[in-house]
Amino acid sequence: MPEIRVYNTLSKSKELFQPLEPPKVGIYLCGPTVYAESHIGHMVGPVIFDTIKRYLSYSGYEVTWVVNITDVDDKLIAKSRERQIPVSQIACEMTADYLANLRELGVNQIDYMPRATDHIPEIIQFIKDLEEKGFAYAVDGDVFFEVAKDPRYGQLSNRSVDDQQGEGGEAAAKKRSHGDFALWKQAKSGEISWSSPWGEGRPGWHIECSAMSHAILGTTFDIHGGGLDLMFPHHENELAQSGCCHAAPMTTYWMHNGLMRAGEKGKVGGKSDREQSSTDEPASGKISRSKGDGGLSSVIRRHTGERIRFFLLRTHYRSTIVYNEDGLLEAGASLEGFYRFFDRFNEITSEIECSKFPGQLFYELEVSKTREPSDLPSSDDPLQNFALESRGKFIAAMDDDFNSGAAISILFDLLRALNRHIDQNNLGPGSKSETSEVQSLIQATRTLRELANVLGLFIKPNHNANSGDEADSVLLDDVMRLLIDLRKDAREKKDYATADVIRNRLTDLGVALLDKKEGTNWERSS
RNA sequence: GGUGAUGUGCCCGAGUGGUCUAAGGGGGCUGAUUGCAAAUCAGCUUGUCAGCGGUUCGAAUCCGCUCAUCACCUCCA
Repeated sequence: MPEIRVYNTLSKSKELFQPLEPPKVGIYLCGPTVYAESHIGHMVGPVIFDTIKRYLSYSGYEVTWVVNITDVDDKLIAKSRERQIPVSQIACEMTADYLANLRELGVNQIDYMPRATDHIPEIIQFIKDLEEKGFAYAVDGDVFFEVAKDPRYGQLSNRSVDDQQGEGGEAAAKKRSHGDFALWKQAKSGEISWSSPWGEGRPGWHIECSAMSHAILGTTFDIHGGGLDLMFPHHENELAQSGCCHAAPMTTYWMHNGLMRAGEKGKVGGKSDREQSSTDEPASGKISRSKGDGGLSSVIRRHTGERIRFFLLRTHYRSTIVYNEDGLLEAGASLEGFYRFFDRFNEITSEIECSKFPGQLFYELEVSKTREPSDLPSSDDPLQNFALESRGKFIAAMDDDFNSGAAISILFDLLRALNRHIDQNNLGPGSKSETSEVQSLIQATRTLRELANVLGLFIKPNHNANSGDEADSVLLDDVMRLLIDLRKDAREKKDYATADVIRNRLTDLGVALLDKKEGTNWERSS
């Protein structure tokens, strides 16, 4: 098995990744509370762990990845009052929004998405076990976890029990200690509730994850992930509950992704409340729905899911990512180079003179699904050697705590080598596919696609996602060919005035023309 | 107040003891190419790694202090 190192928040160090039962790997990621539309910050964890699962699978592991949905809690109840509709309806709507966003960003590796309300019996059983073992106590209708009974409480977030501040409100009076937290909450009248040994009520937030991860992944599983903001109290509490209940560690590796922050020009969605100073104070700080952020789907429409995914993966997962429009535009600019190459590649390898679907052939390339080298050509072909070397560097970067940023830089190196190869060998639509230069190009491009796919990039053509349906895009392409032909005639007659009018007007419309020796192509430029 | 994170060139950002006279991207500039552009390729642009002190044969990388920014300690991916 390959040597992969992961940073464990519990030990605060990188450790060799050793699954409990190789090749099986269980991953649990804390998902959203579905009371409002997701914002871009919610996508960090899913994109990272989607990539981690892809990489672990690529490395030969059989990964089971669970992301939970919290579909009952205080905020949902409040929202349901406000909108005068049932909690379940809000949860349903917002889950659909979340899933749509995941799909756009290419997050499709999740195996189970359990909902808290589907696991009430397991949750109740879990609380009963804790109560029987003396770690929990009931106080008329509420059940609390008694922090003092767990001597190791605070190990994850490194806080002593004295540092804990409890929730205020009426619950505080019932607790034995201010650090104790609710496992079961008594229902107030009219609230959504389930019957339990302690009366009508609903589960506390932390116990849901303990119960569901246990139900699906077992007592101890390999990786537990989530945002850094969940480390305390959520994960600390999960750790305590599960550890105390089963007398075994909940998970081997705790992985936390960095949080996203809105930068100076960050317009994440209207900043609604407080301190909207009259001066044009730049909106910055943590992105959160309580500040009115959300509406990720509009960001996706503006930028495409792939661009957002790339933007997230460019930075190491444990770093803070500063989100702003400029960053996304920059990510888009760097992706363009790849997309243009795909078109170039297509022209060379395509038998058809002018393909209506640029880049298509790239997306049809068969690639290796495992990191085990299928064949080691060790040829004297410099491009092949470069590709092989890049592959090695890419794997080394990902082995080192999933360093996707460094891995992406390898992709750029490969891209440049491929373009250089085309330039130097004068490859174009006329090139014979049997020639060693073209075969070499195809082989090395296959490596590029293989590595990008591990990151969940360039899997299917979606960079033109904002174009219309297929019939329209065929028509558009035909019309563009017409204009390109007209301009070509003008240029051949050295009527540059006409040629430039065509090009400039198209530029104004957001269409760029790409003249090459072999002919002219076009792309959307904004 | 407590806990944790961060500070690398114009910007984003990788790098956690020697291979770092510091990856990659964006921007800008120059050359090749082009009717001119764009695209592509080549090159340049710019840093001794927040500051000070220490450990070490050797530090961006370890330790201490100072400064700054951010987050968590109430719900949050």
